Amino acid sequence: MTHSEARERVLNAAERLFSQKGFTAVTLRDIAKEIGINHTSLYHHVPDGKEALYMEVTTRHFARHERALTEIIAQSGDDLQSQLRGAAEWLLSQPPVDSIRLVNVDMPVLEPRHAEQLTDLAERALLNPIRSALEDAQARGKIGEHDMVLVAGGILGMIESLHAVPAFGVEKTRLQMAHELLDIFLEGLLKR
Amino acid sequence: MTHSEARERVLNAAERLFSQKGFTAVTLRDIAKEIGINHTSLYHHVPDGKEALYMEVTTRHFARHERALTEIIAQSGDDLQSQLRGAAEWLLSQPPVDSIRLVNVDMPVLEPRHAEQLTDLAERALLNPIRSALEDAQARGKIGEHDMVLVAGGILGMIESLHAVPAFGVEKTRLQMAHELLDIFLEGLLKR
DNA sequence: ATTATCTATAGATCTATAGATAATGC
DNA sequence: ATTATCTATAGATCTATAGATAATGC
Repeated sequence: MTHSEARERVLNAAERLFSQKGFTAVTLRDIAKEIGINHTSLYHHVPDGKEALYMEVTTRHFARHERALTEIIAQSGDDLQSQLRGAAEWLLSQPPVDSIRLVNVDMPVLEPRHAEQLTDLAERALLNPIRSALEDAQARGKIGEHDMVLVAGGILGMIESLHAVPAFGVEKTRLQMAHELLDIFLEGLLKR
Repeated sequence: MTHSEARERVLNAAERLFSQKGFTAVTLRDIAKEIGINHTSLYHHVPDGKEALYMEVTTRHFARHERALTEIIAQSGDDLQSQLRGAAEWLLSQPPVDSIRLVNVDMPVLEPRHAEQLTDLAERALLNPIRSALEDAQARGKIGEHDMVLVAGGILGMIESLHAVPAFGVEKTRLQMAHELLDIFLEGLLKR
């Protein structure tokens, strides 16, 4: 329950692994091995066990996403293309947010209260920043009228899916691919 | 090794569960429970164990996708919008193909040879049919010049991500959402 | 004294095998 | 005889707890 450096190491390893592979696929032993301690020692830092640890670091993880995306969008001026490119660059620099896995694999084994929490967090961290950038662009008359929640979700799904293409050994970087896809999509958004 | 009705029940349950939650998250006990037999009885039908079972049903699963998508696209005439809507309807009627999970969670624990096989299967079953529909539309002059492998991947990622939105309790169906997103994307593809 | 780690252990669950038993097909 | 199931069991691994030991901070 304390706030030590050792505890921070546990949280960082847990956040990295859980965000990469999800709640089910990561064991407490994986986390302990990552930082070179016995797995039973984890309980000193996280007495409430695996699910509590998962919720703590996932909350933190989404909060970081929210902060980063909001800031990146704010700093990109009133230019939707720059905003979305910045968002894509951030998302591709982080572990994938695999919402399909989150909903279909992890949420069913978590306490319902926690599952609901995750839905809220993901919506606030990812969907809302993109959605509000889209709505602002629309208010400025730069794009047509659309269901911006849906559009934001579509953009996120498209960008995140690039995490499944190999990082190397392919002619374009993921970020270049994101730019190409975003440009096509943005072109489509112009029309109303 | 035989080809019986009981074995078919095993394969069907395994295909359903593995495609829904992936290799790691499904246990042999889950599969056995699904069809009401003892988990040890599975080995009579699948002597080579969990990974072999996974490969068998996943191969079958992707083959079904390939057949369905190819046929749907062929039967939709030379109309890209109809073809993509048909593809979306099919993909949303099936368990999600979570390529991020496949690559980041399942492939790392499978034999490398099997991981490669899965990459090939997914490419042939999903990417190729969509890509060739796009290339045909471009050859007909209906859309501009683009990297159609990338575009096909983007469309697939966008559609599949709809599997993370709740099936009920929301004003639009997933298929309606897919139509809206596809229309925006198609509009963007016109320009070259 | 507090903090961080370890060993030892419990009980559940996982994949897998051996071998007995029941049902079915000739 | 073949096919499909079960019981019993092995050995690994998982989450979690109890309690000992070492390191650190006053």
